[in-house]
Amino acid sequence: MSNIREVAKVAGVSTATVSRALSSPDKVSEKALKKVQDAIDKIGYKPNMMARNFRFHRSYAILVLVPELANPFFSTVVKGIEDVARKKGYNVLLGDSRDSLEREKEYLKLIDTCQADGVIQLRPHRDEDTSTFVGRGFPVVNACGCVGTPYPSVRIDNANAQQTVVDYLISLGHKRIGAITGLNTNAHSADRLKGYKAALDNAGIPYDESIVLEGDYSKWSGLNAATQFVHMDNRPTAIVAFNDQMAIGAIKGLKTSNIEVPRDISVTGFDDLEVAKYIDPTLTTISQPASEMGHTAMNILHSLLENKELSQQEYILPHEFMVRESTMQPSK
Amino acid sequence: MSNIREVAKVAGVSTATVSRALSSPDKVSEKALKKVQDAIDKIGYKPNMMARNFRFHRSYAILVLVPELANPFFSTVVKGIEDVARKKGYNVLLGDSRDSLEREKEYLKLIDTCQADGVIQLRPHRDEDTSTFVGRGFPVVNACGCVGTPYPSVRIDNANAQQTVVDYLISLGHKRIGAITGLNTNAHSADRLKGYKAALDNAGIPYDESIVLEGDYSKWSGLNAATQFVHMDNRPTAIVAFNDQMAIGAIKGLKTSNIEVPRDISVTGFDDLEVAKYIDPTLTTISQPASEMGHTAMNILHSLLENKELSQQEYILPHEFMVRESTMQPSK
DNA sequence: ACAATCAATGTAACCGGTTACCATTTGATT
DNA sequence: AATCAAATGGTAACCGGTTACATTGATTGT
Repeated sequence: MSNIREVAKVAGVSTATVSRALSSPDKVSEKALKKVQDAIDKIGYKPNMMARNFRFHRSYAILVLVPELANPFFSTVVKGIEDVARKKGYNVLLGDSRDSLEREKEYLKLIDTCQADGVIQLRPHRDEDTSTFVGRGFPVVNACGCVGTPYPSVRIDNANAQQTVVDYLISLGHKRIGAITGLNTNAHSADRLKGYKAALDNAGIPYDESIVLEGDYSKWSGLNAATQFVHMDNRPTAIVAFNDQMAIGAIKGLKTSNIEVPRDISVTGFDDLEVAKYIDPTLTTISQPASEMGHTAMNILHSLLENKELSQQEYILPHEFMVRESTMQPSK
Repeated sequence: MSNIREVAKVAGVSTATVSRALSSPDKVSEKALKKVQDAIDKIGYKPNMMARNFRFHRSYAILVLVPELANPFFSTVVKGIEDVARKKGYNVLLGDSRDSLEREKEYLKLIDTCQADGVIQLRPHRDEDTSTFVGRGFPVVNACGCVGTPYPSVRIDNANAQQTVVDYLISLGHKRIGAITGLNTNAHSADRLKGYKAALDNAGIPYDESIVLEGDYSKWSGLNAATQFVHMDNRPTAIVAFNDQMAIGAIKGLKTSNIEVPRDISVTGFDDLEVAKYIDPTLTTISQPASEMGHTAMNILHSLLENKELSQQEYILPHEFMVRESTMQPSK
């Protein structure tokens, strides 16, 4: 493996000159620059970034904590992060945490041991996370999170988005609107539930706990919840699922019970996965700007890594309400 | 930042002893071990892995080249890779290549500059790749590829799998079976086409180019192809899509034209994405062992990184044929 | 002509682990 | 008690860049 000393020898200059030729060419004479360039070409020198990074006490890698990489929404965010990271000269280390704080802590050892310079966390912050992410001396950015994250974050207004959805259902004439939430411990779910309640409240519809079922954002839990709705005496005329995966599961479950969507029951999702446009019926949902959230999160992290001041702590990106076929006015 | 010399000073031993205490404790006396341990606890020492890796000329990172991370099939493979990598002490660097060799070459600079030790490539090998991946002095493993990869690979038998699907359709009574392939340059597509042709051949059905349409593995291209099929005079009674995404698009396209699947036309996919069980009708498809392919690929790469001999160059994992609702005997 | 200034370059220390090599201690054996 | 091997531990060089500081040579001003 060639190194800078070898280049120096071949070029007939010092290692300092070679180093400068590479990182600040304006400090080196034309003549020397050419000699170095020729030597590099001749022996095919490639700088050892490990040595460089070691010297700088910087790994130039960032850690992305993903709750579930197989979820296309998250992988799209990660793609967005990666795009920007690459442009800024950072590598992306992947950590699939399965939504477990334990596993996240495991990954954070990469920070302690200088294998990553900063973290992007792709899930809502929880109170019990605070001690592991705050004041630990490394920059963290939260993406796809919720209100009240104690570090810089980029997200959409979940409550507002969910409220828009329920407002719309109400405007169609629905009065009995069920919900499939995320886990009760999930902050997204709390935010979206807030929006759901607000919409009901505005319309003077009382909140009925019995038609708010807990899911876990998986398709299966959506299917499961749908089955429960089917067996209710006073079945809702619309169901808002707190993400697309559960909505897809719910539609499947309803169909299996010979209930037609949207004729018998309207269903809405949240996320606007690509597949939402392809299932039958196409899904009325909230479109989250996944790539942009990734871009923004990485830009913020980069600013932090460069010790720049942030203009704000919370970056709220616009969402979009996509009305498709899975919703219509109630039949009766 | 604390370092090993500081630990040595506090423990009253030499740096060599501290280092040995950490990496080969059996070479250090009980007494010294305890002194070192206490000192580490006292000052909260964490080893700087950059320094360690630098010394070893190993980055302990591997590069995963993904054509499209947002495809759930690939992200599941990546998860599998990550699981094993973590256990072996390797970090995973992500490279979304958008199926472009140019971008892959860009990522391979990470190898030249000692930022990654090996590569896993998640797509079929192409002839023109050879010079960039073979004989370059770094270990490469191909996953999810095809016959004839000039480096170790893990894959399923695509031709065989696709043949099973078409055999099944023929056994149901289909005689006119259309196909939606990947890009003509795509080797997967070539393998699967081989299986498709073999099945027709065995049944004495002539190959009809006019009902073999080129797609690009996207949902949109599936929808597009379906529209073309709909307008044909002698429309096929079954369509095999070379992946699930296109099958989903095709089903959507057929429904839009009021053609019922499977009553009017049967449709099959390939991959068995999770969503295949949730769309309507549920999709008859080939299940690829995505996680296992990831595991195996990383295990192979690890063997290469440790200079172990491989028992084989090609690891062919079993696939599974999932018969679901999207296929039935032809109506007439 | 001589000092002052500046650009270009070289020397060598440094980053934080690891380990070859050597010195010392331990303890087993005769 | 003397001898020797084995176990333990310390010193310092090394990995490959970077850069503070020193040095050289050229240019400018008086």
